[in-house]
Amino acid sequence: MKRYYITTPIYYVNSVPHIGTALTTIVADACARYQKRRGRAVYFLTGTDENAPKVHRVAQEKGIPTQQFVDEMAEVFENTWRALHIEYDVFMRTTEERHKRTATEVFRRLRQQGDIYEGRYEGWYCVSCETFFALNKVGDERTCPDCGKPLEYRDEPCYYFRLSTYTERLRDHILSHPHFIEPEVRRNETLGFMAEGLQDVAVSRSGTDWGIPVPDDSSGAVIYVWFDALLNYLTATDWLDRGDTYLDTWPPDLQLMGKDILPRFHATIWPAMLMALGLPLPERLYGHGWWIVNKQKMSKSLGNVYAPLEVVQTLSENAGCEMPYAVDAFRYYMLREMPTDSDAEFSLQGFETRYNGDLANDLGNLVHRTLSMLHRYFGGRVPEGARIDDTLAHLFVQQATRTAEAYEAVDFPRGLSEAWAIISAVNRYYDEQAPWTLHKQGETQRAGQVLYTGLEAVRILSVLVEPAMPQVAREIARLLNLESVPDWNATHQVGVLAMEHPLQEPKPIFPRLQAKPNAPVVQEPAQPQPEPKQAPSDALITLEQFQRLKIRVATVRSAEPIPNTQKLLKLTVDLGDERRTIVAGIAETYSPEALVGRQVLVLVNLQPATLRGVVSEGMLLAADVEGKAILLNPDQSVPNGACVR
RNA sequence: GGCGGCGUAGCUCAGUUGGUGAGAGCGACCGGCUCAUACCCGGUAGGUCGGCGGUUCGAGUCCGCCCGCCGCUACCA
Repeated sequence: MKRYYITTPIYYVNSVPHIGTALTTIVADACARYQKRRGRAVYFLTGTDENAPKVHRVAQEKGIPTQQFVDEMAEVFENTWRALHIEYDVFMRTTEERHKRTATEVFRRLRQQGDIYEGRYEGWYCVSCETFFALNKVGDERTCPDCGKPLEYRDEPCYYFRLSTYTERLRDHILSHPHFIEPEVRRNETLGFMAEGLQDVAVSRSGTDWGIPVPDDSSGAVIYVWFDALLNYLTATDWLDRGDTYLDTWPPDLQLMGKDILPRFHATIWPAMLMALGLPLPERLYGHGWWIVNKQKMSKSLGNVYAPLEVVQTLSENAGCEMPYAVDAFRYYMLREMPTDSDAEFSLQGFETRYNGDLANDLGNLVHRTLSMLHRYFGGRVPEGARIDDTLAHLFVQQATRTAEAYEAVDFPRGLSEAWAIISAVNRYYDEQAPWTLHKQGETQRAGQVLYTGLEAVRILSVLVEPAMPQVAREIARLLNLESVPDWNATHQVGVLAMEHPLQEPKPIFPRLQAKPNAPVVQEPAQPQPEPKQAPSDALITLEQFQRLKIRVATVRSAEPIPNTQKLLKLTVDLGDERRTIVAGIAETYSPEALVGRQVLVLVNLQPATLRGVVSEGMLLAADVEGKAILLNPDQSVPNGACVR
């Protein structure tokens, strides 16, 4: 039988785990645990991405041998995940020999069959992002449009992966497999991204000796880190060495990740690579949203990055909650508020609210009050002759089913709230039946039935809660004197716990946080300074600002349309002391012939932009009349190069 | 500019294929209970469902336009 194969991305080792990476990993773990409880064999992969040149640089800056650095960082990740009760089967490190062999072999095969070809790359490159950028994106500061760091100019031979040829097949696959990319927003986004065809991607890098060498290449190039990283999913199945038996694991049933790496990488390059290899594609790719803090992205520079274990530690201390349960509380919060379609707000206050409300008051208190009464009234044993209430039993089974459906759909916010419906139903039931009054009035039989019904709810809850809170589930099972948390089948049955079955003495699992409402016990980090708003476009500017614009008169010497464009003309203009090429979007108003010899006004100190492959070294001034550009020119003929002021 | 999405009670958000008087949680207020971790249960919030117009017997739910915000993308100049 095929194993249920679930993956997280491998994480960059140049930063420590934060609540974003924790989210992906916890969601994956919850999915894995759910599948296990359903009785499936599960293979759960996570790991670290260690071959990036950036990693090498960071290590050098720290003065540590790179291998030692990645070893240490990988350990930090493993320790963090273990502390968060992540039960992975494989921790893949891309510096492992078997991974290097896989990546090398794939590269070689694709090159042999022509899916990888030799070309050349010339342009700006961000080492930090491992990405090339077109000239018109980089600005005159030559900084990375994504991370803002300085770019390097590269001009080098380079291998390309023929991604473009897979556009159609990929689109067909996405269209015919509605659940291939989830949630739907991401699917639409990917289709939009692909709409005008995919570009071949550079899959090698030069100028570094850290990484997996390109096979059969003497230039010293290494395989592009994303190309290698994606293949870790394949390495983990031992595809290279196992003949066809790797199919007991391959393809992945669920690949989880943040929304940022879905459209460009996992939903395009990755499946195209697999198509090229003739391998089955993953069943589902799921890209969740991001945590935002105070309405802003988490970032080191804003200082609003949370470390999961610190958050847990603080809660544990403030609430007096034992660490394993504080960890589970954190997992619960991550999953209950998990961003699915869009981003969601993370806050310590939100965490505390969930902790007190959902965990201490609802779940914890229900377990505690149920067991307390059973101890007080029935000597800590399942009451003799107790029968479960049919109405409630029906509800339990129904909610368990709904919870399962939501978990299956990676919708933990919904799944957990379906489970919590059981808790509020039992609290209401206790209120109506008042077993304490029944007991007082000597109606022992009735009281026993009511509490038995509640106890069965607790038993079922231990199962429903286990994917999110494994240690809490174990503790509940222990209180019920069960050897382990039951599997999911136990949620379809009621009346399972036998008469006279002994129960443990309860102790609150989640001690209530004692604090004034709205006054978080945990100190929020200092509010990051809001980004200065850009001045509105109608604000007044100074003369000095205006004088920074260098506008000069020029004569058009030549003009030709740029093929396959509607509006663009390529012009050569004469500024007296120099000639420049300018791309202008005026073809709808002017024919090339009408322009030659004409004088125009040119903004000459605008940063160059590449439009349709042509570098434009300035901008023509024109009046905008209902979208049509009407050129401006001097009142009388003036020398070329004359300045406008 | 194009594509996609969002804008629903103080806050965070649910609201399948259009149809009983528009919902949940949190917070607030009032009441009840006392087994329980000052917990739980019930009630109260009179919200132009971003704005305008349209289709319809009937629209947060469909169509058009507009405003605001976000993401992606582009032949923005």
